[in-house]
Amino acid sequence: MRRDELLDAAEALLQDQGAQALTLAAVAERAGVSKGGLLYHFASKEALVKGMIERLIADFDALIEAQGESTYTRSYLAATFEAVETGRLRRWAVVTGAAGDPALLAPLREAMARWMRQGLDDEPDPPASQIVRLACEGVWEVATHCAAIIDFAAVRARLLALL
Amino acid sequence: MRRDELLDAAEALLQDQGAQALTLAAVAERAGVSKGGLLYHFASKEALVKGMIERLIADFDALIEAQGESTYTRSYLAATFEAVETGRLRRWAVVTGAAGDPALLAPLREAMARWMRQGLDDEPDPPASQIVRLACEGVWEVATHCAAIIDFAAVRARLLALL
DNA sequence: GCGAGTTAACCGTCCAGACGGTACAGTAGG
DNA sequence: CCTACTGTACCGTCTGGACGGTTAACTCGC
Repeated sequence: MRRDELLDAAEALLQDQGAQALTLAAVAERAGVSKGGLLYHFASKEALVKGMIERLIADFDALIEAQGESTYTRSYLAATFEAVETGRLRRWAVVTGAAGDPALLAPLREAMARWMRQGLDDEPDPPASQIVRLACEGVWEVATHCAAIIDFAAVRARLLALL
Repeated sequence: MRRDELLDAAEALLQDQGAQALTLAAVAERAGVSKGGLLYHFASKEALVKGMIERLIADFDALIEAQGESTYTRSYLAATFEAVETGRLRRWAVVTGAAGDPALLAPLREAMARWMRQGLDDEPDPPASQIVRLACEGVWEVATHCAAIIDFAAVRARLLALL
């Protein structure tokens, strides 16, 4: 679908040129589309950013689901490392793009609340699970800024040991 | 110093209205200063944002130093919770403000590398320390988006237990 | 099977407004 | 006289968005 290519272009642009490079003209050019064509799919810049956020959340939820681990925390852990190591799901880019208007981040706040709480009380050691999930957030955060710092395999093994 | 008040105003503006509200005119008005007055201290918007980043890093480094715990990780942990719980050091706001131009985030990347690595190998259990530091990042990240999710005291106790 | 009508997908141009930044004259305090 | 501003006027650029085409595929009556 063409819509997804436009979102890809916007993400890529954010990733390597930052938020102020995210203009309708630049996104259109990067996607090989005219500005009018872009506006056909997304009626406004706000709609474009909203689309990025929604896709990010949906994709990550799907990635968690696809892991099929025994607990939500284990799936969340696996999904985080897959997302970070493959470089798909450029959360940092998407989020900074949306940070211009805090209201656009509301869905992400909601999703984050879910990611931190879902199934937590049904797990063997809830506090440990919470620590692991928080560390996953940290991994994502640190990895997007300077990936070289972390030894993914080691951290992952240690986090699994905590559960 | 008036310079700090201008940085405060810029931070506050970012915090509750987002990055696109960070205009020279708006910062000046919030600080009770004319636009000319703002430009007297910061020759350009870029200089303003750079100032915010540098102050954030310096303040957090000072906060870590001030904890005087037995290891860097312990101090880092204590500093993180102090920063998050008191609401001082609005990192999220500062960072999103700077995310317009990725180059401005370079000092932060550098600082983050330091925060994740410094003294790590001298500590009793380096992998555990790394997990704790990553979880601190997660706490900061999650807390700034939706503080209600986390029971700070419980998480903190558990992280200390890991060390 | 063909012309007419419809719709989806897109193009290229234009414009009003916002924003960063400049210039400059003035001024209150020390 | 200097520092630290204030206030106003202004400029050039960029940007979001509106708008009026255009093309191509598809549908449907006849």
